[in-house]
Amino acid sequence: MFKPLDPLLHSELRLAIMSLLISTDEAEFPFIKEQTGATAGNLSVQIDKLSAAGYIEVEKTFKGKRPCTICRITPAGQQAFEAYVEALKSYLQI
Amino acid sequence: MFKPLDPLLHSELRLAIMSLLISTDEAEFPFIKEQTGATAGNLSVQIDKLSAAGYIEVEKTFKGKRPCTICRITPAGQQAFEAYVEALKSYLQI
DNA sequence: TAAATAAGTTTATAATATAAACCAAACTTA
DNA sequence: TAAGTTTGGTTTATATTATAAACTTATTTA
Repeated sequence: MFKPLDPLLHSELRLAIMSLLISTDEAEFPFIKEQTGATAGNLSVQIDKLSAAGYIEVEKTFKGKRPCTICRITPAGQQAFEAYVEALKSYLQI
Repeated sequence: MFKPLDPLLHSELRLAIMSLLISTDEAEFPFIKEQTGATAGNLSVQIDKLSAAGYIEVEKTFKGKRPCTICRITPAGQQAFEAYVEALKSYLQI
């Protein structure tokens, strides 16, 4: 009847992060922060969770002399996102 | 960019309850319990929240001698559900 | 060189979801 | 008819989660 919703994706901020990465496939921390309107702290935590789950990969480099955190979605992340969308449809009849 | 998601609806069980009531427009507690697979306790709590928000109305009657709790969606609930679906679309590009 | 800004991380708190425990009434059956 | 079981829930306790506040480190800029 109702398919279970991946709790990792069923979170407003994490879903927004994944949604961004699905379409841009690479994004820097400040960009994600701006687009989602999240605080840096919250964003940092949620990125860690997605990264720990293998849904995104995080590269920490430098841009000039400043640190620069780049996020990319992984194949596992793409798959999980698509599965989540499918599951959601069982609730929304769309 | 990303529309905020009504936290009352962005919950797996409450969304399932609303989804059922959108299509059946009247359902008894045991039926919702069976369809959602929720425990009675959890269901009771979540029904209370939806009811307190005015998204559903709860009628407590009797069926023969046994208590019978009937739930219906309200116009405010319908509207909130539709708004939630619209907001979700900003995350899912569907 | 002092203050402000950038880019994060860590930690504390508040909110939430969930199950476990509980309750009351009605049925079943020994 | 007394004991146990089932139905239909509610209340409460716990564990998880989300979030912001506080902090760190390095870099600009006045």
